[in-house]
Amino acid sequence: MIARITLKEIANELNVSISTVSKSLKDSSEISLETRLKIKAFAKAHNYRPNNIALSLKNRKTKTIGVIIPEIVHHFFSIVINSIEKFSAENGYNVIIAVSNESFEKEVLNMETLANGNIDGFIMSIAKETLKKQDFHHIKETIDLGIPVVLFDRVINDLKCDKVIVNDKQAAKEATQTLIDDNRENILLITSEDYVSVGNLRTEGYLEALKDNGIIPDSHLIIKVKDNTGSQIEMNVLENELEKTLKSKKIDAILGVNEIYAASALKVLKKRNIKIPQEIAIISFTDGVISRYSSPTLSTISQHGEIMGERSAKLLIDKLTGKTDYSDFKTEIINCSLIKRESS
Amino acid sequence: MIARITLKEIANELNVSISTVSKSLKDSSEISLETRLKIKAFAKAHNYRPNNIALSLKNRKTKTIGVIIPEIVHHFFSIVINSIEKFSAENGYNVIIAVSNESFEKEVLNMETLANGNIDGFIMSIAKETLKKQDFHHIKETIDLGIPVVLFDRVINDLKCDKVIVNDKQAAKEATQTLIDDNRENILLITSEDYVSVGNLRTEGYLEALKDNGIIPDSHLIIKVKDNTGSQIEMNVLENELEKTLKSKKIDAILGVNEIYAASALKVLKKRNIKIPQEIAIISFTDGVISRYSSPTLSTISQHGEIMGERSAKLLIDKLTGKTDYSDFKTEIINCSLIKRESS
DNA sequence: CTGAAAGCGCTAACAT
DNA sequence: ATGTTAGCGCTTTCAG
Repeated sequence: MIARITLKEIANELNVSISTVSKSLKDSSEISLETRLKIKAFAKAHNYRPNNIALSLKNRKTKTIGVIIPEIVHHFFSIVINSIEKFSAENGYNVIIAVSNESFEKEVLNMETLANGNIDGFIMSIAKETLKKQDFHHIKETIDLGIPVVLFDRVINDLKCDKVIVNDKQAAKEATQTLIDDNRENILLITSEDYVSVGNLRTEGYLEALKDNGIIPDSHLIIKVKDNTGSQIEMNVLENELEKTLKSKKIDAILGVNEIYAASALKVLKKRNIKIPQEIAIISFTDGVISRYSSPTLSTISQHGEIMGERSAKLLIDKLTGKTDYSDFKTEIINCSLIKRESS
Repeated sequence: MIARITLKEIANELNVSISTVSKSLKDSSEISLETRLKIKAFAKAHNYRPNNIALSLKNRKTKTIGVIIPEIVHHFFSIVINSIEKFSAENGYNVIIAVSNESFEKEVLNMETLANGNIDGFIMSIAKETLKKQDFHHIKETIDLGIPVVLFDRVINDLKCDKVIVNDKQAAKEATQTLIDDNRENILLITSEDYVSVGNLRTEGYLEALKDNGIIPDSHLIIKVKDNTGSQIEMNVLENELEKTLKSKKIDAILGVNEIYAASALKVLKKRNIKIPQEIAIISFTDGVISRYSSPTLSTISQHGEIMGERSAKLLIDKLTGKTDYSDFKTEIINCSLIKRESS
């Protein structure tokens, strides 16, 4: 084991001062070319690397970004992380990932530990439990500490920070309209519970489209899935409810607020030998991997996770590097796009 | 914006020395109860938090783990990361994620930047390009620096570090045997190029099972997919090749070394109206989300990513916390299990 | 041209 | 019981 060499050691070996070494390695013209070359050669030979921690302490910045997300085993979030990591790496930033697992407590804990010097700024998507509780003190405190925060996808309006969202409402409205244009008026919506902002917005879009077309919404045609992160149990509940609805109601289309809901619905429809899309069409949010390999393949609304990740990272890094002012808050809206496949 | 208070500031405010503050906050009996209480109260009131960076510099450890993986938008890897993150968090470690994107150069770069003080140890799965090049100098150098490394899934035998792998060969053998026991003797193998160790081992297992049953392997029944991370293009190539093979050869089973290959095969079979599993059975490695939602659902071999992640993290943290010796290298083997679904 | 010294925030051995 | 000092590795101002 060969420990990394330090400036001090180089200085001792070459009988110069630490500051001479430091300056030489930075090619400062203060130092004679001769010594500079000698020192640089020595440093290279001994594979000198500056210690990032010492630099961080000195510069009061770590060049790392904290990302707090509800889940990692999730197509959309993993795409966003990937894209954040990519953009950050290109700009010399590392990425620390912390998972809240949809828990308020873990989210707070993650934020507090990382805020103690580990990171220069946060990119996050808020946990469901936090949305339910409506307690955002940890985020506010972080911002007050002068640590910039960028929120994406699951966002709170009155927080003083940058935000990157998707035009959920509009996209849901358009998807619903597409179904209506296809002469489908009995559209079942499978959505999440009310406190999830995106689910809510999508529901609003759905309702608005119905209204615009003079269709009276039927509360029996809205299934709200109690969501604890797509566990098997809730999917069964969803399937049962769907079965019931299929028996009691005429349905000719389904709009799902995420891929798992749509895939579960697909399963039920196939079991009952319902023809898709002839009898029932399906469109779902979240353009994940299931949609591409299910049969029929599912039409989806892509939230463009790569763009979200990149925009979020850019907003944050622009702040960290002083390109934009700390008190300037932008909200970027990304347009979803409907990807037509076999199910509609 | 309220900057975080430091020991020095507390000391100044209360007219004591920095070390008195430091000791008080650690409840050292060296300090009188009275001052201790006073200082703790003041610190609490001002929401004092120790600066992790300063601690890292002092202690020469960062309490963070570097994870370098080939891809993040990948069911298996995201499960492993999730599990690493969970175990690490429970043990007071943060996790920095870096993605090699299967590139040698990026892997080296990631490793070198993180090795300069950012992390206490690495958990990694080697990029395909690195495996192809057989150049592991970066890993060796990291180990020589005294930074422990744990390799998982894609592993190199002669590296002096801990490893966590799966019994790929045995699992492939057993899966093949299952198919043979079901009276299927014309088994098509869809695998990756030779340099990917896991693909290789799985191929070996397949061949061994054939041999054990006196079946002569047919090179036309082995498709090697040129792999650049499941891009659309290669999947088309695979599909074309599969079509050709289906025309020229009798096939009654398919073994895929990963889910994407199997799902692509499934697509082709369905297009040709081949009954699954009656005419052709399918088993694939990687128990991902596609398998559970495809129709028919796919029988898979689970590599137990959660266990892999947890074991890897445990091996590393045990080393970092001195529970195991730095020169003790373990290789843990996790048993795959066959998950029977509709396709076999 | 080179070096000494202070300081980033904290700890701990060693005075007092 | 409290304080002084040195030091973790580095940068930078100021002196020489």
